[in-house]
Amino acid sequence: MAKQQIRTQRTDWQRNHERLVEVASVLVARDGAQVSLEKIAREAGVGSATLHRHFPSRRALLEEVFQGIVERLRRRAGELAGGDPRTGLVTWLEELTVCAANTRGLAAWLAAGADNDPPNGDTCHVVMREATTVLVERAMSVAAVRPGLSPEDLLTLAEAVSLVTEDDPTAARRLLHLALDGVRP
Amino acid sequence: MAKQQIRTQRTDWQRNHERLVEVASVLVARDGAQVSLEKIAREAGVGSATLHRHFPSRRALLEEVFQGIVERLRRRAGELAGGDPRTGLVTWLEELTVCAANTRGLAAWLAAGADNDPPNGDTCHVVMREATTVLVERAMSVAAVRPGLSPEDLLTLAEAVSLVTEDDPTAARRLLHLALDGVRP
DNA sequence: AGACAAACGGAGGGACACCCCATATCGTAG
DNA sequence: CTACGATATGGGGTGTCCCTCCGTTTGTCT
Repeated sequence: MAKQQIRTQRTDWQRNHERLVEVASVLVARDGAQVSLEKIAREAGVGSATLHRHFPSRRALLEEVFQGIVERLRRRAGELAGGDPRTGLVTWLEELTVCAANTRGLAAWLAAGADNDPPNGDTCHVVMREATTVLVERAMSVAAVRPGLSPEDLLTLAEAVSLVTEDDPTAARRLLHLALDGVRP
Repeated sequence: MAKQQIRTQRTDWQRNHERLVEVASVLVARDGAQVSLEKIAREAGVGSATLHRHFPSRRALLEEVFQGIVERLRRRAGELAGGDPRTGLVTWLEELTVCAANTRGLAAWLAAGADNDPPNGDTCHVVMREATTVLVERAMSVAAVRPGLSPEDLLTLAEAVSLVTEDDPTAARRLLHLALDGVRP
């Protein structure tokens, strides 16, 4: 009975699940986050009903698609939090922005997590916010940034930049630095 | 024959055209730029074929929907260009950002005009860029902004902010000023 | 008023999201 | 190794949407 309580999925379920996420990653990267779900199912070799059973909404699918990338970013933030507090924050924002600008759909995904209506656990945006907060606090401790700076706002700004510069990492970096430096001489 | 060359539309054509734009404005403001075109046609009391005959694409419809607002903004930029060069640019960016954040779909619309594949005349983004350029040059002439500042980049940044703060003008203003001031003390 | 061009709208094709239920498959107990 | 029951599947059905064709209506000009 104790064995039953650990709900383990059937192997074909796991196989299909992984395959769907894998195929979705490729198609989202190629065609954007609005790809037809039926196309994903077809490409994965499963019926559309199966896709909908695994992922009740497009959100749920995208969540898993981007989960790996967000986790990698989170770890990167951890590394930077062990380095120079002066440069860590800027490096982090730059890498985050470029990554989001390069990964089709990710910027919109992160930004969408910002104004999340329901309390649906730790979204990717929340993960990013926590990572950013640590780096902002460290930068503040050596007075490398203005006091009172809101990590949330800063993250949203970086997300905004990557949202508007999708597929153009050069522009992403340029706009981010414009925002970080301000417009006054 | 000379009279024929001035292509004048039939009165019912004009009536339907105006009504469609009017209804579309309301529905886009309420439901976003992705509203069903059929819903717009239904609400306007015309068949969907008529809508497609008047507007060959969703772009074409949105172009007319936002045209009035963009024109109003352009005039406002003209006013500001006659005032204080030090404050004009900031006021302009602020009003632009708040307006775009308040007008559902406008931010995405302006941003979409930035990387426009085909040479489709003067889009709204181009109109905004010209308005911004004048104010940036005036601000530069009194050294109120860093030399070398790109009006295009600055406009894109404002669009990015309004894109990510849709329906939240307070946040829009806050993020814009964050970007204008920079993060360093 | 009558004729002709201009504009209309219903209907239908193709694509999509999502759901129902008969069927197939997996894991296990005997 | 086999048979059984729970689990998972997928074809097909519904409703919506975009877009187009074509027979019909409406405006305009003489």
